[in-house]
Amino acid sequence: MSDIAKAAKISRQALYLHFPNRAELLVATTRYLDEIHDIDAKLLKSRSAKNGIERLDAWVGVWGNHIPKIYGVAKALLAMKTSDEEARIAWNERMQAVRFGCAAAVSMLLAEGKLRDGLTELEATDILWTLMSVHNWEQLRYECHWSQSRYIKAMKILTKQALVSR
Amino acid sequence: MSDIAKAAKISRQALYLHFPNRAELLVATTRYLDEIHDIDAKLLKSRSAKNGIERLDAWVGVWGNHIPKIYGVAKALLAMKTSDEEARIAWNERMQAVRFGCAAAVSMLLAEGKLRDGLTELEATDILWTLMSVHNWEQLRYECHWSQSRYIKAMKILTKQALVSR
DNA sequence: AAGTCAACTTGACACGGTGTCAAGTAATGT
DNA sequence: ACATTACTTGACACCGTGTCAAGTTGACTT
Repeated sequence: MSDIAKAAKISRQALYLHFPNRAELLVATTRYLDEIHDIDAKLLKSRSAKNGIERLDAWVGVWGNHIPKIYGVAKALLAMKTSDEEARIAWNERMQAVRFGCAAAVSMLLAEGKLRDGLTELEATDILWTLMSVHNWEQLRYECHWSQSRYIKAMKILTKQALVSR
Repeated sequence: MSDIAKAAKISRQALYLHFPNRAELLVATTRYLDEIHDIDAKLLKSRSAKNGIERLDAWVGVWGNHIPKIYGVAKALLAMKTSDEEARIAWNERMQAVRFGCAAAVSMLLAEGKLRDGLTELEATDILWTLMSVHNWEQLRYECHWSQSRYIKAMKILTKQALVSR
């Protein structure tokens, strides 16, 4: 908090006049970042895909390219969520929104009969959601030193292999 | 630290007579757990698989079933690693050992010419390593409420889809 | 010109957790 | 009788979060 205050050139206490605690500051920051990067507009665009596979690709592209923009705050929130209940709830809410995006893509595949055999709609959503997690992005991007474009490319392939019937 | 001391029925200070700090206590605990559960013997067994696909399956089974046993400590170590350099290094070392197991399975697939087209050995290792991360286990097991056996089953399928050529 | 309000300041403090230090004790072996 | 080892109690420093009180500053009324 004092680092942030310093960067904002106000006192640490003034920060508490704007945000009741660290968790809410971080949550407000993610909301601000969503707004700045116009995530809603991008999601809307992905919804206009003309078939399930295209929609899956679009979703992976939109969310996968949004991760680096929120990563800084996401990391802080993730670190907090083990000890701070409010941070845990805030993070879970955001991740449920992501899950919703995953479910929409899966649902379109199912409607076209293109969901891989033996996968229920829920299971497929769970898998897509897990593959597209911030942690996986982090691991491939930083631990494995992948570039962002390589990550996106690999994820498009990986998710199709996992979900789409042949 | 005081909770652990309480559970061990010694004073908090006595804990510091055995372990210099929290990070080393946790690391020592993972080592102890590895020993107790005889991870080495299980890995050795998986190494006797007669082909790449069987080896991949065996590896996913061994590591995937080991995760729940180390999860408690792993979680604590993961939570620490953002702020504690020693914890970060300790965790990375353990994860490099896991990566080594992944690399071995991939290498056998490559030798048999069964590695999926367009995948380098390194890329395939990165993908397998990421799929088999503790975070993915955690998400499927707790966030998605999957059973352990379902997790193992799905991971065996998922990794084969991702890595093995058809 | 006086008064009010909002946004900020400085400075103090409580609390919880980690790690350190000093002094004392109790059981074991020599 | 003595030393050693493994512990104890109790104190303290440091850091980060969050709280509280009192004072300052500038802008906007009336």
